[in-house]
Amino acid sequence: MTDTRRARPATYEMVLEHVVGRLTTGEWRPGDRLPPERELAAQLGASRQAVREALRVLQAQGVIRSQVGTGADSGTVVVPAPARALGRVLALHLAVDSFPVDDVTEARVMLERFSAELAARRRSAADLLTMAAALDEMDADLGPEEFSDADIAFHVAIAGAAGNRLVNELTVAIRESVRGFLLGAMREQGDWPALRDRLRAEHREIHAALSGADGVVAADLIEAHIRAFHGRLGG
Amino acid sequence: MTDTRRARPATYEMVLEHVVGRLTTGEWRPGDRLPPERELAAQLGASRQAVREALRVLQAQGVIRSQVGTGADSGTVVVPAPARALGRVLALHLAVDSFPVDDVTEARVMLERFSAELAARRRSAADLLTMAAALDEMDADLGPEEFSDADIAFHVAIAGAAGNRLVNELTVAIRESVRGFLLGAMREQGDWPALRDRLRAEHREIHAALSGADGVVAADLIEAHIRAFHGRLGG
DNA sequence: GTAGCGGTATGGTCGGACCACACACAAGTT
DNA sequence: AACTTGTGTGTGGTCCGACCATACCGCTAC
Repeated sequence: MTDTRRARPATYEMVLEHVVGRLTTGEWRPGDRLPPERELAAQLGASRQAVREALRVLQAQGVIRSQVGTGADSGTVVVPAPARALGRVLALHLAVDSFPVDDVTEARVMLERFSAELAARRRSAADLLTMAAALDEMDADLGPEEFSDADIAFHVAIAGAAGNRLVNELTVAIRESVRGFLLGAMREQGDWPALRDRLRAEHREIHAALSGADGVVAADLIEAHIRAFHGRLGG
Repeated sequence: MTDTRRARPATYEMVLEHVVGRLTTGEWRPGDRLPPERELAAQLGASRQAVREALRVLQAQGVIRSQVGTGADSGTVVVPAPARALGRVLALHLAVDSFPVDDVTEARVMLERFSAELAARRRSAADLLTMAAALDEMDADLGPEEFSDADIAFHVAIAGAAGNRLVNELTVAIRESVRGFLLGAMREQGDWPALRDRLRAEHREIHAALSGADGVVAADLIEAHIRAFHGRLGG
């Protein structure tokens, strides 16, 4: 097919395909440094701007990270960070009304039920300690902001204990994407200390269920926890 | 010069924040046209390249679409397309080993069980017809490629019937991200017609369960279907 | 009325230049 | 010898100005 008729090369896409190809074949692996932008441009016969646009896309997709300088960490490096990228995409589409908040709640329930059931079976002692640490942190007299961070840490620890990296990343991403929404709602909450106490208690129950390896109970508890949390705030 | 100390403005990020801000406040909604790149650059005191990089990121995140010309559809328009964006990110990270294929299988099972149970309750007559159309398409003597497309259509129809847009997009994204993997494995499959027949039969069973509004059965069937499919091919 | 054709606005691309940063290394100082 | 200082170099970050490709708009000529 030497057909050039209707084809529109789209230089930056060509660069993108080239780099993605190297990543797919494993020629460039996490930790590796890409060639300097100028060199890559010369290799591909493209302008530096085209290369930059392609790299910027990959950066937004959480695959690479760029840094100036000459040191070991400088330049453009392959550094996978799926959660951040997914979180930004989800948050953005949430803002643009690609899907309603209720759908996000349902998705959270689905993801965290899944994680809870698996975590109850697979959680190590270290996992339980990580969760406990987050719970202890929440015992202080925190405002919504810090409390929310600790809350995220707790839920992420559960997802981590489940052992499914993709589900883990999705959990983080979705929790991040609704962070702003939940924070805003929490601030408007009348009796914050009371709400906080309730959340604490629910967390402790979940932790106990996971410690006891009771997957179904943990899943039910976490579902109720999420629904109540979103419900109290959103609706 | 108020303060230039530690801050690193990162021009393109500034542009990005500005545009995202407009999108978040709803000032720019789906269907709206953004100002021309040159104008946006002038407004923000940035170069056109910086603007382009920011827009390229948003395009990769599936929020906007650009087109040359002067017509109604020309210019840069807000057009949310989450599935494509999510699919690309997931496929990319799958390629870079951010997570193993087995995790994707588990995630698919989780998502599609969820969809199946909801779809059994909510599916309309039209939904069932859409599914049936995909099944009829698969009855032809198709190769892996076309069969795969129809298979996607069937599964997407189920997700659509469930009514959760986010889960729907995630389902599409994940199915897309493993498309290449499954296709490659299907081609290496020894007895393709036999496998195809089995898949057809399983699809019909699922469809019947959904028609009968039997959510749990449908979920179990689809789980077995996915596990067997991935299992026969992957391991 | 219709066909043709230039005008115009838009994104796409390029080349070149300069800036900001961070390290490497040599020279100078104590 | 150890430390400080300055200079060089490679990297991404930014900008400018120009030109190309595309697709519509509107005028002109038949």
